Amino acid sequence: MSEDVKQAPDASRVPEAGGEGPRRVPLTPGARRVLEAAGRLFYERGIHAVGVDLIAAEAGVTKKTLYDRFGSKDQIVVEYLADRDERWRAFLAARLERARAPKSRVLAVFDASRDWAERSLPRGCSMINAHAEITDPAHPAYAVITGQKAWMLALFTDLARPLAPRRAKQLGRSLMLLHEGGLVAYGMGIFPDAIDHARQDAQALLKSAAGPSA
Amino acid sequence: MSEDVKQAPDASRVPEAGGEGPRRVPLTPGARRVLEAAGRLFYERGIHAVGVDLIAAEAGVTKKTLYDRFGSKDQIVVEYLADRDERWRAFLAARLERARAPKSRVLAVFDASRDWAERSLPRGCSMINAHAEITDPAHPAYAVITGQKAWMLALFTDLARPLAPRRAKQLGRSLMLLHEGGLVAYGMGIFPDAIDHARQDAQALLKSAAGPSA
DNA sequence: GAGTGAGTATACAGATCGGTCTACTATGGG
DNA sequence: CCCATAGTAGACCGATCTGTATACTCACTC
Repeated sequence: MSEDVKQAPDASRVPEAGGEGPRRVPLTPGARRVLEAAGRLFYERGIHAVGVDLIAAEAGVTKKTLYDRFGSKDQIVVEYLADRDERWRAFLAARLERARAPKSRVLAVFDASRDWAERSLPRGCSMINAHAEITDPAHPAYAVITGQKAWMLALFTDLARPLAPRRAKQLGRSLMLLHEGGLVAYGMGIFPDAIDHARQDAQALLKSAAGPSA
Repeated sequence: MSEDVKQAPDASRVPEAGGEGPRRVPLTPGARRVLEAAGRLFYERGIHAVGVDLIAAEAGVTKKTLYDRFGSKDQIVVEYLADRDERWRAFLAARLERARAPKSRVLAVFDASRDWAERSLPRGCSMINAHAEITDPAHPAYAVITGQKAWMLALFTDLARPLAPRRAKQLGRSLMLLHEGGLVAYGMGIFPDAIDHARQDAQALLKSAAGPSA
C-alpha cells in the first residue's frame, strides 16, 4: 500500500494547500471561533480529553451554534486536522518558494518544521497525536491524517529526485524517517533541538548521496 | 533538560528490566487478567477510549476486583505501560546478548523492534501513543513514558561509544531519530517495512561514522 | 416589512464515565 | 475453628459525555 498514494505534489511548483479535502463547513464568525478554540484545546490536551461544552465555552459560543455549524464533534475533529494541514502546507510552501538549490529545498522543510513547532507548545505533530487517538480507519478524520503523511512522503521524494534521480524513492523515505523522528523526539522532549539534529543528519545524508560538489 | 536523564545503562552488560519503576500492584490471577485485557484494549483502541467496565468484562472480572487490585484507572494505565516497558526491555536484552560486534548490537535493536512490532497490530509504539493522550506531566504514567525514551537514548549512546568514542552522544541521537522515525512510519503505515528501512539507514550511518573496516 | 441566517440562553435527554457499596462464596493457613 | 484473601454478583452514585429542544434576539436583504 501507499505506493503512489494521492497525487504527488509537483516539486517545481508550490505545493497547493489540500483543496480536495473533506472541508465542508462554512466558517461563520462563530464557527471560526469554535475552530480556533477546538484547535488549541485538542492540541494541548488531546482530542478525547476535550468535550464540546468546553469548546463552546472557550469559543464564547453556545452549544447550539456549535452543532448548527459542525453537526458533530467528529466533524470538528476533521475540520481541526484539515485546517492545521492546510495552514502547514501554506507555511511550508512559502518557505520552499525562497529556496532554490535542491539541497536547500530539502533542508527548508526541516527548518520550516522547527519554526512551525516553536510557535506553539512542544507537543509534537498533531497528526501523529491524532493518530494515537483515532484508531478506526473508517473515522472521517483518518484520511486527513494519513493523507498528510503520504503527501509529505511524496514531497520528500520529489525534492530528492534532482539529487538522486535513480534513488529518489529510497532517499525520500530516509528523509521522511529523519523528519518524523525529529518531530517525535521534539514532541516528547527526548533531547533538545531534535528537529535541528534531524536537519543535520539530513544534510549529511544529502552529502553522501549526491556527492559534496552538488 | 534531559542531559543525562536517569542512569545510563551499562552497555557491556544486559540492560536490566526497569525494576525501580512505579510497579506496586501484586499480580493476583484476577489482576493479571485485568492487566492483559487492559493492555490489549489500550493498545488497540487508545487509553481514553476504553472504559473500566469494558476492561473488567474482557478480563472476566467484576469491577470490585478491578478496583480492589488497582485502585484507579490511572493506576491500570501505569501498570500497562510499566509492564510493556519491562517486557520490551527483556525482549531487547535477549537480542543484545546474542550480538557481539558493536555494529551488530546497534542493528540488533532495530531487528528487535521490527520483530516486536510484527507480533501485534501495526499500531506503532505504545509509549508514543500514550504520550499523545496523557498530556499532564504530573500524571503518574508520564514518568514511565519519558523514562523509556530516555533509557533508549542512553542505550543507543552506549552502543555508539565503541564505534565513535568522541561522537557517541551525537551518533546515539542520530540512531534514536532513525529508530523513532521507523516506529512512527510503521505505526502510521506511511510506507512498508519502515523499521527495516530505518535499520538500513542506521547501517549506512555506522559505516560512514566508524569507517567501513570496523 | 417579512423573511432568513446567525446567534444567545437554557433546559433536557440518554448514555457512559470512573468509582463505591453491600452481600455473599470459596479457599487455604495458623 | 477462625480469619484473612481473592473473588462473584449487582445495585448504585454523581459527574460528564454527545447531542437535541424550545424560545428569543439581532442584522441584513429583498
